[in-house]
Amino acid sequence: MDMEKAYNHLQAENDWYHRWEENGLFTPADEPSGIPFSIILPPPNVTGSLHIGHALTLSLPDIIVRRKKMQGFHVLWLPGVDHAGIATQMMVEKNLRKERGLAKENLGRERFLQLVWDWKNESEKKIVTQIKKLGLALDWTRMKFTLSDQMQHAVRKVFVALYREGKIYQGTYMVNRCPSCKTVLSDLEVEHKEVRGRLTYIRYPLRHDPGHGVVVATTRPETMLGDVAVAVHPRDARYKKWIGQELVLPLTGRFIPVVGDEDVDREFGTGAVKVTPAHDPADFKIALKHRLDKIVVIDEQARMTGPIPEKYAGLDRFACRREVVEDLRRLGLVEKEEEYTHNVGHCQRCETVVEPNISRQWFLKTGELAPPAIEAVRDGRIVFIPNKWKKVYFNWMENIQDWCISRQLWWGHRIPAFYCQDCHEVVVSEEIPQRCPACPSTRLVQDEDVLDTWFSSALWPFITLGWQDGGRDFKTFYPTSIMATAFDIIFFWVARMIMMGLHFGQAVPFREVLINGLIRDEKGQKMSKTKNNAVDPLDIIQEYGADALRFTLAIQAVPGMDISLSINRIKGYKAFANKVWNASRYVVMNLKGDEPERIDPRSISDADKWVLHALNGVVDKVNASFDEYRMYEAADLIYHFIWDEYCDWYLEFSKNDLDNPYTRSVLKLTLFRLLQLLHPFMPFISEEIHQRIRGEKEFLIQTEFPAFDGGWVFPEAHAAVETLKKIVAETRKTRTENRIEPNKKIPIYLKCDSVTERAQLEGHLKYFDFLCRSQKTEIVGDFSLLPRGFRGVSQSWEILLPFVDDQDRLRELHRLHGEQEKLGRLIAQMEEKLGGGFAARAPAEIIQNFKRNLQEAIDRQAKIRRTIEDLS
RNA sequence: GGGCGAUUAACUCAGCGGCUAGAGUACUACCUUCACACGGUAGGAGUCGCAGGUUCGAAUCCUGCAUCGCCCA
Repeated sequence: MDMEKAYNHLQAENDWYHRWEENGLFTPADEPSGIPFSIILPPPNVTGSLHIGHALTLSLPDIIVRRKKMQGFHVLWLPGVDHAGIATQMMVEKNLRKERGLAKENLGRERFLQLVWDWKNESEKKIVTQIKKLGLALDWTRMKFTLSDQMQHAVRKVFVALYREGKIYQGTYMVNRCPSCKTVLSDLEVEHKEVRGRLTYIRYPLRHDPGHGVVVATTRPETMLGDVAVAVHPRDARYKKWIGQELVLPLTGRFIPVVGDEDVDREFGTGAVKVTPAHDPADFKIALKHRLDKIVVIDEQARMTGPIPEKYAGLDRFACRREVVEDLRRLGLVEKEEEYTHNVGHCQRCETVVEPNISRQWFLKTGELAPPAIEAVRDGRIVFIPNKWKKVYFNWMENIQDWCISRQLWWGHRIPAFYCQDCHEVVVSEEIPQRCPACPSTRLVQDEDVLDTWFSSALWPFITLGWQDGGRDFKTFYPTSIMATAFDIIFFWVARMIMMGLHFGQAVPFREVLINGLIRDEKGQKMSKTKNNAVDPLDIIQEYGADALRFTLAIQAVPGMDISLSINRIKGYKAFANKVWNASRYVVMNLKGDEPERIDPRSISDADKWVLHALNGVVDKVNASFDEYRMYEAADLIYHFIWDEYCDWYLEFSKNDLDNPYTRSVLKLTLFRLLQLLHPFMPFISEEIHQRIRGEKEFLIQTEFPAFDGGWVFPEAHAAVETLKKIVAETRKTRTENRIEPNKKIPIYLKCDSVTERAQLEGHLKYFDFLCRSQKTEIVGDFSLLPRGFRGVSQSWEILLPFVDDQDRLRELHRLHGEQEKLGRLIAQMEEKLGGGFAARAPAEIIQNFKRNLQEAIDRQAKIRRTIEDLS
């Protein structure tokens, strides 16, 4: 069969995926064979398409999964997508406004949701296409969606159960509200960012002594309209005399008290704090303690409202801020203003400044759920990889707050709570109740809100397996083996899954949490659409191939480290794919079809034994790396073995033995093993080559992943070939250094002090001649009778390449003197080290090694000295 | 304010107590040799951020500093 001269990834990557799928390779067998191994895909959001970060988070587990399959595990790798409530709704709303100039309210809930479903279907299609391009071995027959009927049913079941246990409750508290997304957010969805603002110092005059007053400092002057007090530290000498007195709140004329409170920071600002309980969490607490009213002056859209002077009503909060400061200035009540950098909460999705707001919401109590989840990680039932992330996990879990789970959105799991319009009874129920249980009314209205998206995410590992119906997958595959994810959602996702998994699944949801870093651009910048430095994985796949992309990500994915994605490296691994292709091409071109199935050790060459032995070693190391989740190391090992050993040496050796059918068997077998090793990383090219060689008897993923083979241990042959490699390298170097034409065949003379090594080389001169372009090679005991020539020295060996003219002799002398000098320095250095404490205290093995190296240097020096004498 | 991580060749990164510190890309010289120019052979390139310390020995461990990045409050 013919193989093209260069590898074409577009062609090879086009075809295989649906062949794999058609053949059901990714669907676990009905009858389990082997130990179950399961990974649930962290579901991408249906907000659009995958970015390069997904490619990493998804490829790494795929590499693990493919190897596990090859090792005979009963594997499930389950796909799905996430409805991503707030993000998706936002995108559809934006689209609607842009294209039709409409708000979602114009359409109404039903029609708007239909639009979101359309969007979801589009997005899902895109995502699935991308995932298939990446080559993920997912079982599409089990595809899930976080808002499917199955999920909705399960989410209601969980909600009702938690409500009955008293873990879900409704309450009126201060929560974060995004005025732009028009919903409340959990603490986690608020991003604190440093903002350069201004600290305004405002004087509040004393009611009974307007000449005096208290100065407060604030970054949010507009909130003063809702002030109900000024708090000072009770032991603050500046202010304690005024505790209990009243101040006049400027602009409103309201009277507010000065209260003493231990929590006031005397160092901040003036040490006197204005108290706005309806719009600041800290003030809210103070107000509770002192039984102060809460005056709401900012509404849900961040516009001014409530009992305030009419001129401010309806103003946007920031516009009002300017007005208020201006008016206060006019009244002479602004003492000073200064630049001030402070942290301000922003909506993670739309970057609007969030507004603290008191409202009635649904909460999940974490008090009882968190401790078992902490324990599961502490006692090792769940392991973080890398381990350091568990500290981050503990830190958050130990300070966890109740979780606000209701959202004022339309796209999501509608809260299964119903309100009686007549007696105001609250009914929480999986099914829509027909009548009120407390009164005869049938007028029941469902809560308008939906659940936080992460609520359903938390249930993902067990609902996808059919926990709610007592499904078979749940019995077989729960707990899952690994959860792969980026570190930025440890809290959103991993922590909550652990809490819910333990509570409902009765066991940890996964054994290991594989945390990968972020992908940055070449300059180390975080990729983002706004910075316009985001990379589309499809573009990379188109240009370099999914295999090259996967390999690049894998080899760079040192656990826990961010990756700066470098196009140059991708190029390098594309070249690697081509190298693999051409190595295979060589093998294919030379197979005759009569190769024996079984390799007879008595009939193969030392070169064959060498490669089998070396491959065995690499297989062992690759497996060890895999078992510790060091896929980057495994990729590196495979890369170097294929390029630096297999191609550079073995294929060259084999050119001398092609008439031996057993050598051809070794070529075929070793190539097969290499394709197997490569398959998890580069599924497409490995399959393409494999199929061309073997026909469609089997797919690579159905073959058994290589393991150490006790029948392939040939230490003597291995050592002999290593000696050969060493002499070849030294001879080539001598040739190049002395500018001997690369193609010219020349006589080569060798001399060796070691009987063993001499014997090792003597058996392999045909390889030597071939690799060094030798006209004839002689191993002699003495160079003195030979023509003079260029010299090379390698441990116990000396090399002589005869001069053509006297110019050669002089150049060689010059070079030798230089080398002599360098060696002298090295030896002096080493001897000095040996003279110090090193010899006395270092471990014997290290010293022995060191001494051997020193002796080699000394020997080399002696040889060069003799050569110089010879040539002079 | 608390914590985490990074700083190694021109660029992107491995190495994390012990051979003369490695890889990919780029670079230099030579080679279109019958698998591969997405290649071959050989080579150049780094006071391993700075300053101390521990040690026979430090890129590697400790302390401090600097710069960059992230998380939490």
